[in-house]
Amino acid sequence: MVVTIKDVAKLAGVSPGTVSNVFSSNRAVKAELVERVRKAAAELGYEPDRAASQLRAGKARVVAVLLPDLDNPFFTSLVASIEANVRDEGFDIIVASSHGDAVEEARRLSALLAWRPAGLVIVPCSDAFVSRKLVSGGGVPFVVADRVPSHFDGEAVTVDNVGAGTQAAEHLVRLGHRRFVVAASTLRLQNIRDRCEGIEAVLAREGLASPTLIEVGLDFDTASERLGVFMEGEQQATAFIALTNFATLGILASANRSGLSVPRDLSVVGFDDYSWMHAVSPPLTAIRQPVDMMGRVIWSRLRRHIVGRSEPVADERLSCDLVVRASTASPPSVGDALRIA
Amino acid sequence: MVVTIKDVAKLAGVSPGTVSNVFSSNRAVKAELVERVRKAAAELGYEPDRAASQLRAGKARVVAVLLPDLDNPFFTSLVASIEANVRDEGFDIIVASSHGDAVEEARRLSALLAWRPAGLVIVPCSDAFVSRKLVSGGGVPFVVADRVPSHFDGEAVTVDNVGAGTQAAEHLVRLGHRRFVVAASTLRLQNIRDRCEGIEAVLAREGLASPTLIEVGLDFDTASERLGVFMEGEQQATAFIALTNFATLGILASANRSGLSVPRDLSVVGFDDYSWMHAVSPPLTAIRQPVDMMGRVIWSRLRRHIVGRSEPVADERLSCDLVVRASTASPPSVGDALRIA
DNA sequence: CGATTTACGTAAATCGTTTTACAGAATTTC
DNA sequence: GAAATTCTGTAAAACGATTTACGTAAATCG
Repeated sequence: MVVTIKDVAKLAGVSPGTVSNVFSSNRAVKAELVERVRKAAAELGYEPDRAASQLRAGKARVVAVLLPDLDNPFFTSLVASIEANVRDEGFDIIVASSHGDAVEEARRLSALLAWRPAGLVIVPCSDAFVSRKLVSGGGVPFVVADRVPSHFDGEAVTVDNVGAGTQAAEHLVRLGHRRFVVAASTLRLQNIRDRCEGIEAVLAREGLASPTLIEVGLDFDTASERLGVFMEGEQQATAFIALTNFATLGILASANRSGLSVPRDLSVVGFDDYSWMHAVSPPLTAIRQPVDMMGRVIWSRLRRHIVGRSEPVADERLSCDLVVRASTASPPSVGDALRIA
Repeated sequence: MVVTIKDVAKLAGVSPGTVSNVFSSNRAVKAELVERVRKAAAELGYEPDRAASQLRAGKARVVAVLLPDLDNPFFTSLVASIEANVRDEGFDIIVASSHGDAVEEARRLSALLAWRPAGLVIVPCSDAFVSRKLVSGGGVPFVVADRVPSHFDGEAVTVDNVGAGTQAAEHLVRLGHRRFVVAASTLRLQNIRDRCEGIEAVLAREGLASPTLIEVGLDFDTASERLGVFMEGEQQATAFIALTNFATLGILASANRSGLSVPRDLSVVGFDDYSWMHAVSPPLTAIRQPVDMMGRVIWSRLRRHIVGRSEPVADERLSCDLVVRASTASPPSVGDALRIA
């Protein structure tokens, strides 16, 4: 039905082996034959069957990506970045979502591993990273991204989360804020705990009270709801730090609903950096993760393993930067004085 | 190296064929043997090799998805929806981006087709859909999503774009707006032209002037820039309709930069519906595409072809709905009267 | 009860490539 | 110029699963 290597071989008047050599450039073929084979292949619209090729050659030109959520722009832009990097080298990517569930994660992982991919990128749905032995057993090179377990000894790519928290807190302290709220997705994730740690260290150093910690969950709806409840209650905090993009939205949404104005009544530092953050009013001050760089680093680490080098892992962490826009200002106590004067 | 069907067969004391039958349930196997095989497989951590299985069986449990841009949340949430639908039936998805370039589209398409996927979902990067013959030649069932060429006779899933435009325009007309601006990505796309058509029909019917049409491109930066230039110029429009999500952001960003306030100075109807749209201030009135439903319909169409039925295509179009929030209000001329009174 | 069908296991062929083993021609080496 | 080496083509053996063909035991039938 579909055109095979034999059809091409017959049309070009050579053996299948030669056709294979032309396409895989595994062995030299005389220019004249290359020409003939190419022409025949083009004429028939031949493209080597990946399944067959991979089966025989034992190596796949495909990398698997397993994420907790395909509807979270942070993860999908990571995919976009990885895709852009791998395609240059003829790799395809196959993607799956664990929907934040460890059991499903294990299931999807087995399914992905069944493709015998050249490599795997995984953002685990929990720190436990229960699927670890599943992956290691498969003998497939893998890198864990974003959510890296505490004492992980494998290949990991993540940002300097402590530093990210530090930057956010320092910025707000500098503006004169004294009471902080931190909207974390969930403290069960190491990266989130690290971000908190960065914030707490700054506040402690400044002799300020510990921040009020709110776990807002992993999607917008619950984040929005939980923060709404909080804001309705009596509270004097003026500085809000979000530790994920959905937490950012939750803060904004509930501030809106409570009739609080940003940055007059409260200052907000968001997490991640998306178009909407600088399109809206007020444009958001935020901690930006270097997503694009993450994708690049992930691939370079993975590739090193794929080609066989497995040097010790460098636990270098990418640094985030704080982009200051208009959602942060001095708190009312300070601001009022100015305004009244 | 990795465990094969033979290893399992040996351990379970049966033939490879039997193991295959246990896993593929192609032929009945006695309960006792099933048990033994399952146990052996579990013990060894066996998972059938997809490449081998697909090669022999001739049918793949994978669907390919080709998009213009993996960084556009509309497309990625479409992927999320498709993924959620196909995984229940044991399919995996392999995804690629054409980066909006027709040449790259053709290249990626060949690469995807080389997997001999069970089906293909494509959002073409242009109406010309130049890759069409490539796909048809492959004999792979496919559905074109979102951007469907004018007189397309294949399987297509898109929304009622004319209706979407109509709804947006009618809403604004009802509020008393008379001068319209439409921020379209590019008029070279049929879906965008349809949305425009819906708007123009309403304005014509109401005896209003045609809208000012601005082509803002396909990403946020150019959208924001082009609209900025426009807003700086003298203009009396009060009603802004965005025809894509990036156009929506572009309008917001440039209104902000020009110091215009929404909805006091101008009303905005956005396109698509994301969390940020109801988190920000003012929450955005927008046309919502039923992304989730689109994914479902795409898969059901595709599956029908995969299992062999190829009934005539129903050119049913999904309808969008207008969700009214706070970015639209009566225009200054009307509003002022009230405010002054 | 003998004949026929059904149930179910195994051996071997097969899918479309890549790769190995071999061979003749061309080239290099001494 | 003979021997050794390189170049480049073909035939055939893999890769790991599925499927076909076949055989034996059990079940069903008249």
